[in-house]
Amino acid sequence: MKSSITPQYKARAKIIKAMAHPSRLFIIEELSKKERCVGDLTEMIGADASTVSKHLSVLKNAGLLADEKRGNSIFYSLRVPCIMQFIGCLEDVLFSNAKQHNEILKCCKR
Amino acid sequence: MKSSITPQYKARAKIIKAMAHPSRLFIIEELSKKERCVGDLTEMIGADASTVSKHLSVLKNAGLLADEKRGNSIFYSLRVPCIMQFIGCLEDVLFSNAKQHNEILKCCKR
DNA sequence: TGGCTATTTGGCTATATTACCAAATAAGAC
DNA sequence: GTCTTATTTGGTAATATAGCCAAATAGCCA
Repeated sequence: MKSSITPQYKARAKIIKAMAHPSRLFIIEELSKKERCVGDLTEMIGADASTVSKHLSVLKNAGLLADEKRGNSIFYSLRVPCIMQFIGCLEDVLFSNAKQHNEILKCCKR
Repeated sequence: MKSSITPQYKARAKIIKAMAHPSRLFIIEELSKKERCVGDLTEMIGADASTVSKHLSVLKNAGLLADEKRGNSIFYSLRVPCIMQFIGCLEDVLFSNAKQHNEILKCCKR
Protein backbone atom coordinates (compact mmCIF):
# COMPACT_ATOMS: atom_id res chain seq x y z
CA MET A 1 0.00 0.00 0.00
CA LYS A 2 1.39 3.37 -0.90
CA SER A 3 2.90 4.69 2.31
CA SER A 4 1.41 8.11 1.62
CA ILE A 5 -2.11 6.81 2.10
CA THR A 6 -1.36 4.42 4.94
CA PRO A 7 -1.99 6.85 7.83
CA GLN A 8 -5.61 7.31 6.83
CA TYR A 9 -6.27 3.58 6.86
CA LYS A 10 -4.38 3.18 10.10
CA ALA A 11 -6.51 5.83 11.74
CA ARG A 12 -9.69 4.15 10.55
CA ALA A 13 -8.44 0.75 11.64
CA LYS A 14 -7.72 2.06 15.10
CA ILE A 15 -11.35 3.05 15.54
CA ILE A 16 -12.66 -0.23 14.17
CA LYS A 17 -10.24 -2.20 16.29
CA ALA A 18 -11.56 -0.41 19.34
CA MET A 19 -15.04 -1.72 18.50
CA ALA A 20 -13.89 -5.24 17.68
CA HIS A 21 -14.72 -6.99 20.94
CA PRO A 22 -18.01 -8.45 22.20
CA SER A 23 -17.95 -6.58 25.51
CA ARG A 24 -17.08 -3.33 23.82
CA LEU A 25 -19.92 -3.73 21.33
CA PHE A 26 -22.22 -4.35 24.25
CA ILE A 27 -20.94 -1.19 25.92
CA ILE A 28 -21.47 0.84 22.75
CA GLU A 29 -25.02 -0.36 22.40
CA GLU A 30 -25.77 0.20 26.07
CA LEU A 31 -24.36 3.72 25.99
CA SER A 32 -26.38 4.51 22.89
CA LYS A 33 -29.45 4.10 25.09
CA LYS A 34 -28.22 6.10 28.05
CA GLU A 35 -25.06 7.08 29.86
CA ARG A 36 -23.65 4.65 32.38
CA CYS A 37 -20.96 4.53 35.02
CA VAL A 38 -18.28 1.84 35.19
CA GLY A 39 -20.06 0.01 38.00
CA ASP A 40 -23.29 -0.33 36.00
CA LEU A 41 -21.46 -1.78 33.03
CA THR A 42 -19.30 -4.02 35.17
CA GLU A 43 -22.37 -5.57 36.69
CA MET A 44 -24.06 -6.03 33.32
CA ILE A 45 -21.00 -7.54 31.71
CA GLY A 46 -19.99 -9.64 34.66
CA ALA A 47 -16.23 -9.25 34.31
CA ASP A 48 -13.69 -7.74 36.66
CA ALA A 49 -14.08 -3.97 37.09
CA SER A 50 -10.51 -3.46 35.93
CA THR A 51 -11.27 -5.31 32.73
CA VAL A 52 -14.32 -3.17 32.02
CA SER A 53 -12.37 -0.05 32.86
CA LYS A 54 -9.77 -1.03 30.29
CA HIS A 55 -12.43 -1.66 27.66
CA LEU A 56 -13.82 1.79 28.35
CA SER A 57 -10.43 3.39 28.00
CA VAL A 58 -9.91 1.66 24.66
CA LEU A 59 -13.19 3.10 23.39
CA LYS A 60 -12.49 6.50 24.84
CA ASN A 61 -9.03 6.51 23.36
CA ALA A 62 -10.50 5.90 19.93
CA GLY A 63 -12.70 8.95 20.40
CA LEU A 64 -15.94 7.00 20.67
CA LEU A 65 -16.85 7.88 24.24
CA ALA A 66 -17.12 10.93 26.40
CA ASP A 67 -16.80 10.75 30.17
CA GLU A 68 -17.96 13.05 32.91
CA LYS A 69 -17.33 12.79 36.59
CA ARG A 70 -20.41 13.35 38.74
CA GLY A 71 -20.50 12.63 42.44
CA ASN A 72 -18.53 9.54 43.15
CA SER A 73 -18.86 8.02 39.69
CA ILE A 74 -17.66 8.58 36.17
CA PHE A 75 -20.39 8.50 33.57
CA TYR A 76 -19.59 7.38 30.08
CA SER A 77 -21.64 8.22 27.02
CA LEU A 78 -21.51 7.57 23.29
CA ARG A 79 -19.94 10.48 21.51
CA VAL A 80 -20.68 9.28 17.97
CA PRO A 81 -24.25 8.09 17.38
CA CYS A 82 -23.66 7.21 13.72
CA ILE A 83 -21.85 4.13 15.01
CA MET A 84 -25.23 2.60 15.71
CA GLN A 85 -26.26 2.64 12.05
CA PHE A 86 -23.35 0.36 11.46
CA ILE A 87 -24.65 -2.22 13.89
CA GLY A 88 -27.71 -2.45 11.64
CA CYS A 89 -25.46 -3.15 8.69
CA LEU A 90 -23.73 -5.88 10.69
CA GLU A 91 -27.06 -7.54 11.24
CA ASP A 92 -27.63 -7.45 7.48
CA VAL A 93 -24.30 -9.20 7.00
CA LEU A 94 -25.15 -11.82 9.59
CA PHE A 95 -28.53 -12.41 8.03
CA SER A 96 -27.09 -12.68 4.57
CA ASN A 97 -24.44 -15.09 5.88
CA ALA A 98 -27.09 -17.25 7.49
CA LYS A 99 -29.14 -17.25 4.33
CA GLN A 100 -26.15 -18.31 2.29
CA HIS A 101 -25.39 -21.02 4.80
CA ASN A 102 -28.94 -22.32 4.58
CA GLU A 103 -28.74 -22.48 0.83
CA ILE A 104 -25.61 -24.55 1.08
CA LEU A 105 -27.27 -26.83 3.61
CA LYS A 106 -30.33 -27.22 1.43
CA CYS A 107 -28.13 -28.04 -1.49
CA CYS A 108 -26.20 -30.64 0.49
CA LYS A 109 -29.32 -32.31 1.82
CA ARG A 110 -30.74 -32.88 -1.63
CA MET B 1 -22.57 -10.05 30.18
CA LYS B 2 -25.49 -12.43 30.27
CA SER B 3 -24.25 -15.54 28.54
CA SER B 4 -27.55 -15.82 26.67
CA ILE B 5 -26.83 -12.68 24.70
CA THR B 6 -23.12 -13.24 24.24
CA PRO B 7 -23.30 -15.14 20.91
CA GLN B 8 -24.89 -12.17 19.18
CA TYR B 9 -22.10 -9.83 20.25
CA LYS B 10 -19.47 -12.41 19.39
CA ALA B 11 -20.90 -12.74 15.90
CA ARG B 12 -20.86 -9.00 15.41
CA ALA B 13 -17.36 -8.71 16.82
CA LYS B 14 -16.11 -11.31 14.39
CA ILE B 15 -17.23 -9.19 11.46
CA ILE B 16 -15.78 -6.01 12.88
CA LYS B 17 -12.53 -7.74 13.74
CA ALA B 18 -12.28 -8.85 10.15
CA MET B 19 -12.38 -5.19 9.10
CA ALA B 20 -9.96 -4.00 11.76
CA HIS B 21 -6.76 -3.79 9.78
CA PRO B 22 -5.43 -1.04 7.50
CA SER B 23 -4.82 -3.34 4.55
CA ARG B 24 -8.21 -4.95 4.91
CA LEU B 25 -9.93 -1.56 5.00
CA PHE B 26 -8.05 -0.66 1.87
CA ILE B 27 -9.22 -3.89 0.25
CA ILE B 28 -12.82 -3.21 1.24
CA GLU B 29 -12.71 0.26 -0.23
CA GLU B 30 -11.02 -0.91 -3.40
CA LEU B 31 -13.53 -3.71 -3.89
CA SER B 32 -16.40 -1.31 -3.37
CA LYS B 33 -15.25 0.37 -6.58
CA LYS B 34 -14.73 -2.76 -8.63
CA GLU B 35 -13.86 -6.42 -8.30
CA ARG B 36 -10.17 -7.29 -8.17
CA CYS B 37 -8.01 -10.36 -8.23
CA VAL B 38 -5.37 -11.16 -5.61
CA GLY B 39 -2.55 -10.02 -7.86
CA ASP B 40 -4.07 -6.56 -8.37
CA LEU B 41 -4.49 -6.04 -4.64
CA THR B 42 -1.05 -7.45 -3.84
CA GLU B 43 0.54 -4.92 -6.14
CA MET B 44 -1.49 -2.04 -4.73
CA ILE B 45 -0.78 -2.99 -1.14
CA GLY B 46 2.84 -3.90 -1.66
CA ALA B 47 2.95 -6.85 0.73
CA ASP B 48 3.68 -10.49 0.10
CA ALA B 49 1.00 -12.24 -1.96
CA SER B 50 0.50 -14.77 0.80
CA THR B 51 -0.18 -11.97 3.25
CA VAL B 52 -2.79 -10.43 0.99
CA SER B 53 -4.34 -13.81 0.35
CA LYS B 54 -4.73 -14.30 4.07
CA HIS B 55 -6.31 -10.89 4.48
CA LEU B 56 -8.78 -11.80 1.76
CA SER B 57 -9.63 -15.06 3.43
CA VAL B 58 -10.29 -13.27 6.72
CA LEU B 59 -12.73 -10.95 4.97
CA LYS B 60 -14.33 -13.77 3.03
CA ASN B 61 -14.65 -15.84 6.17
CA ALA B 62 -16.57 -13.05 7.82
CA GLY B 63 -18.99 -13.05 4.92
CA LEU B 64 -17.88 -9.70 3.54
CA LEU B 65 -16.51 -10.84 0.21
CA ALA B 66 -17.57 -13.03 -2.65
CA ASP B 67 -15.05 -14.69 -4.94
CA GLU B 68 -15.31 -16.04 -8.44
CA LYS B 69 -12.74 -17.87 -10.45
CA ARG B 70 -12.38 -16.61 -14.00
CA GLY B 71 -9.59 -17.65 -16.31
CA ASN B 72 -6.41 -17.94 -14.35
CA SER B 73 -7.44 -15.59 -11.56
CA ILE B 74 -9.82 -15.38 -8.64
CA PHE B 75 -11.83 -12.20 -8.54
CA TYR B 76 -12.99 -10.85 -5.21
CA SER B 77 -15.87 -8.46 -4.76
CA LEU B 78 -17.66 -6.74 -1.89
CA ARG B 79 -20.72 -8.68 -0.90
CA VAL B 80 -22.13 -6.10 1.52
CA PRO B 81 -22.18 -2.53 0.19
CA CYS B 82 -23.66 -1.09 3.39
CA ILE B 83 -20.20 -1.46 4.90
CA MET B 84 -19.16 1.62 2.97
CA GLN B 85 -21.62 3.87 4.80
CA PHE B 86 -19.72 2.98 7.91
CA ILE B 87 -16.48 4.29 6.49
CA GLY B 88 -18.22 7.66 6.22
CA CYS B 89 -19.12 7.47 9.87
CA LEU B 90 -15.48 6.69 10.71
CA GLU B 91 -14.45 9.85 8.95
CA ASP B 92 -16.94 11.75 11.09
CA VAL B 93 -15.32 10.28 14.18
CA LEU B 94 -11.86 11.19 12.98
CA PHE B 95 -12.97 14.71 12.16
CA SER B 96 -14.65 15.11 15.49
CA ASN B 97 -11.54 13.78 17.24
CA ALA B 98 -9.36 16.26 15.41
CA LYS B 99 -11.69 19.08 16.30
CA GLN B 100 -11.63 18.11 19.94
CA HIS B 101 -7.88 17.91 19.84
CA ASN B 102 -7.68 21.40 18.37
CA GLU B 103 -9.87 22.76 21.08
CA ILE B 104 -7.64 21.29 23.72
CA LEU B 105 -4.62 22.75 21.99
CA LYS B 106 -6.25 26.15 21.78
CA CYS B 107 -7.12 25.97 25.43
CA CYS B 108 -3.57 25.04 26.39
CA LYS B 109 -2.04 27.82 24.31
CA ARG B 110 -4.07 30.50 26.02
C1' DT C 1 -8.48 12.79 59.78
C1' DG C 2 -9.80 8.04 58.64
C1' DG C 3 -12.76 5.00 56.34
C1' DC C 4 -15.64 4.11 52.10
C1' DT C 5 -16.68 3.59 47.34
C1' DA C 6 -15.55 3.99 42.48
C1' DT C 7 -12.22 3.74 39.17
C1' DT C 8 -7.66 3.15 37.18
C1' DT C 9 -2.92 1.26 36.80
C1' DG C 10 0.78 -2.24 36.86
C1' DG C 11 2.15 -6.88 36.53
C1' DC C 12 1.58 -11.20 34.66
C1' DT C 13 0.15 -15.20 31.78
C1' DA C 14 -2.43 -17.08 28.12
C1' DT C 15 -3.95 -16.47 23.66
C1' DA C 16 -4.36 -14.28 19.03
C1' DT C 17 -2.63 -11.77 15.16
C1' DT C 18 0.65 -10.37 11.66
C1' DA C 19 3.94 -10.94 8.09
C1' DC C 20 7.39 -13.21 5.96
C1' DC C 21 9.38 -17.36 3.52
C1' DA C 22 9.09 -21.76 1.42
C1' DA C 23 6.35 -25.20 -0.33
C1' DA C 24 1.91 -26.99 -2.10
C1' DT C 25 -1.97 -26.68 -5.19
C1' DA C 26 -4.78 -25.45 -9.34
C1' DA C 27 -5.54 -24.53 -13.83
C1' DG C 28 -4.27 -22.54 -18.28
C1' DA C 29 -1.02 -22.50 -22.30
C1' DC C 30 1.70 -24.97 -25.27
C1' DG D 1 2.44 -34.46 -20.75
C1' DT D 2 5.54 -30.01 -19.00
C1' DC D 3 5.92 -25.12 -18.11
C1' DT D 4 4.02 -21.06 -16.18
C1' DT D 5 1.15 -18.14 -13.59
C1' DA D 6 -2.05 -17.30 -9.73
C1' DT D 7 -3.28 -18.41 -5.35
C1' DT D 8 -3.28 -20.80 -0.94
C1' DT D 9 -1.25 -23.33 3.04
C1' DG D 10 2.12 -24.39 6.73
C1' DG D 11 5.70 -22.94 9.66
C1' DT D 12 7.72 -19.54 12.54
C1' DA D 13 9.04 -15.37 15.14
C1' DA D 14 7.62 -10.87 16.65
C1' DT D 15 4.09 -8.26 18.49
C1' DA D 16 -0.48 -7.17 20.41
C1' DT D 17 -4.53 -8.19 23.14
C1' DA D 18 -7.43 -9.98 27.07
C1' DG D 19 -8.40 -10.85 31.62
C1' DC D 20 -7.41 -11.50 36.29
C1' DC D 21 -5.34 -10.04 40.75
C1' DA D 22 -3.31 -6.76 43.74
C1' DA D 23 -2.22 -2.20 44.58
C1' DA D 24 -2.72 2.80 43.68
C1' DT D 25 -5.57 6.85 43.21
C1' DA D 26 -9.48 10.10 43.82
C1' DG D 27 -13.14 11.94 46.02
C1' DC D 28 -17.12 11.61 49.18
C1' DC D 29 -18.81 11.10 54.11
C1' DA D 30 -18.78 11.20 58.76
